[in-house]
Amino acid sequence: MDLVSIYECLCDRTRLRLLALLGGGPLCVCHLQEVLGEPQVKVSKHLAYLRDRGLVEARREGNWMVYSLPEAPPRELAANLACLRECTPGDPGLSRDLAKLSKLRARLAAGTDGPCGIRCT
Amino acid sequence: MDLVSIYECLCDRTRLRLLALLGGGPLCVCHLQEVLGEPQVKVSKHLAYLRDRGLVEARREGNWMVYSLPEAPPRELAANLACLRECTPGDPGLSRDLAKLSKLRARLAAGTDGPCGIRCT
DNA sequence: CCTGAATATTCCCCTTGCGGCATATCCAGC
DNA sequence: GCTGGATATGCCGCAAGGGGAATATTCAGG
Repeated sequence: MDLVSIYECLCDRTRLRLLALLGGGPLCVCHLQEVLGEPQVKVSKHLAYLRDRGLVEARREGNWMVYSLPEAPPRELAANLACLRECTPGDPGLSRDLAKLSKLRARLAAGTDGPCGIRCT
Repeated sequence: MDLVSIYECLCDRTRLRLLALLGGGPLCVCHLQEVLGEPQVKVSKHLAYLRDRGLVEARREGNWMVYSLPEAPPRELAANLACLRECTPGDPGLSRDLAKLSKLRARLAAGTDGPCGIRCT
């Protein structure tokens, strides 16, 4: 995988947020959308961008699409994802997203479900 | 320093090559230019881009400008530079540049100097 | 001060990327 | 097979970014 294309994926804030969220495990689009607070088309297009370049994988789960980081990423990608993970706590926006996500997960676990009924984790 | 702006710097091949070369120590523009084999204006503009965003530092050495990675980079930058360093051997273009650079250094050490007379290292 | 070498900057063209609206696709349930 | 919800795609306008040619700046040496 080309280093430049990895960085092209990382150099947009929305995509960075998506990747940081997926670092915690697979998520469906509606959950990503809820945490980001961005319009559906925006989220979907950035996910497509990442998918086309191999930064994320997608599987269909009934009516929903579940996105995740690749199972066996090439070295360069693994290194950069690890680096992003390391940098996430230092970025206010990204860590706020993570906090939002854990609240969402808590609500799901409590049965007070979110936008969709599936368990993404 | 903003993560996105770091990745914006990394997402161009020319800038990636510059940073990989500077990973081995300070270099003047003419040496960078010689190794990259790119026109002067291109090299200079990308260096300015990196300098404006704090990815490299510049000092004047008589008639020449010597560029280097920052002495005390913030955490996020340090992490990403380390990551780039780790990924460099896996990228054919970048490692070819490094090989070219060590040949240049050898020529300089032997006195058969390159485009300029200064010792950048 | 004038010159030449090294480097930076300006201007212009062209391509790419992002955002949004509208529309299409895909699937579960009836 | 129709409907509605979830997601993706096509098209458009716009702003940003890269490349190159020409020009400007800066400095050392005479």
